[in-house]
Formats: sequence, structure tokens, C-alpha cells
Amino acid sequence: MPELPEVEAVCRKLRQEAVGSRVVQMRVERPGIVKPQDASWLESQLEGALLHAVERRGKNILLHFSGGRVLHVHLRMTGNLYVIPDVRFRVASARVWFELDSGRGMIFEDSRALGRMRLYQDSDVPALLNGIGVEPLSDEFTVDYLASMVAKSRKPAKLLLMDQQFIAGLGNIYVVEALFRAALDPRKPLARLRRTKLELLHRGIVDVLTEGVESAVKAYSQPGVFNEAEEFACAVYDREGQPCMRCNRKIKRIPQGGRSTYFCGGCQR
DNA sequence: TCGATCCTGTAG
DNA sequence: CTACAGGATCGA
Repeated sequence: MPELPEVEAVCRKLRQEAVGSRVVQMRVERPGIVKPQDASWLESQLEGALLHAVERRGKNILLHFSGGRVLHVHLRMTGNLYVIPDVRFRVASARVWFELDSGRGMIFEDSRALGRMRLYQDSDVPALLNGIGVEPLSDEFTVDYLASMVAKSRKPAKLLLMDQQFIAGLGNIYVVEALFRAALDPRKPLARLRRTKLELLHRGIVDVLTEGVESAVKAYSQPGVFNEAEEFACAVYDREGQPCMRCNRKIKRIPQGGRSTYFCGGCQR
């Protein structure tokens, strides 16, 4: 599920529903999620702790608890983190759960169990986030930043833009959509792009993510789960064989870095 | 820089 | 049955 917009939506909801709550009990049902940390140690560290802030950096979630404890959560492919009214009614794929006050539950659900969760101290956070690039929806992400970043690499556009060291939070779907908007070929490097094209790409990234956040927030705003009807409408992602919205040629799918890239061979150059 | 790997679920 | 899934890391 989650790229930056979905993670952002998750965080906003947790701020409303979980911040200010105390952890009565914590259970790690799948130790692999917290490896190499010890599950029962982690539980004992957080039981009794008060959640006082939720922070997002790229696709990373930081849950700040009392006592200077910070739980780093990464949802990876299928993770989700949300609050339910009664912890007893959690789903089977709840890999980690927290009983909050008045019996509510904060659930880390993850069918594939690829997500990760690890406990740190406040003072470890800078080191932890070291190597995570700029926030694409912040003022730091400028056309100049994009230009300097792009000049450093001859990797295919798609792979470069997915590199979290440069831009934090862009994933497969939104990269593919941003490249479509800028009409750029995902296979070609971005070094030596004209300024106008760079501006278009910058716009594409910012717009796609902004729209993504809007729909993700709507999709997650219904109580409990998330509403597919509000999902971000993709122009090329998962549209292999369909006609391009811009030039009517067929959308192609190719593998890049082991993942699927969708693009229009007609107008993306 | 590539492929395998971590996992489970779903679609074809 | 196989292929593939919105991610990241590790070793060759």
C-alpha cells in the first residue's frame, strides 16, 4: 500500500486517534518484524509509555514515546498502522498490537509481514534518518536540488527517482506517474536534461504527491479501514495495453530493478 | 548494478 | 500451477 501519501495519511490519523494515549500492553506476534531486537524486551520497553508525537520522514514513521523512546516503523509493501475501538477485535494479520487506554488497539497489520519496527532513543534519530533524502513536499525540494541530484547519476530515470537517498518517499507508482506527466522516458538517464524539462518533472513529482496525499487522506478518513473509491487515479500505472491518455498509443510494461514500470512509448521521450 | 531474499495473498 | 504485488537490504 504505502508510498509517501499513504504514510502521510496514516500519520495524520494516528495524531488524531493515538497521540496522547498510553500503552497498556504491547504484543509482538511476529518476531521477524522487530528482528534483531528482542520481542519481549521491546514489549517491556513500551508498556506504560505515553505516545506523545508521530513524525513522518519519507516512508518512515517515528512514534515518539515518553522516556525518550522512539519506535521506528516502516510499512514496506503491505503494512498499515491504525487504531481500532477494541483491541480484541484485531484482524489475524495484526503482526504487532498495542492495547491503549480504554481498551482501544493500535494495530500494525501486515499480511506479508515484510514491515519493520525497531526501538531507538531520541538521540539516535539523526543517525537513523541519515541517508534519507529531502522531503519532496517541503521547501527544500527545489528545481535546483533536482538539477544537482540528477547531474550525479546516469541511472535510468525511474531508478534514480526511487532512490530514497535523493528524494524521500517516492515509490513505484508515483514515480511512474510523475514521469508520465513530465513526458520522460523512464529508461533514460536524467543527466543533461534541459531546464524546462526539469521544471516539468519537478512539477510532476510535487503535483502527483500532493494529489496522492489528498486522496489518501480521504481514503483513510472513514472509520477503520480505507476506501478504495478515493484511491489516486493513475494515468499509466497498472494500465498495460490501454491507450495513453495523451497520445492514444498503448501503455507498455517493462521490468526495471525487479519492479514493473509502466509508460507510453509514444509520448515519453 | 543485478538477483535473491524476506513473506503472504490474489489473479490468471 | 505461475506471476506478481505500492519496499528495502544483502551478497555476489
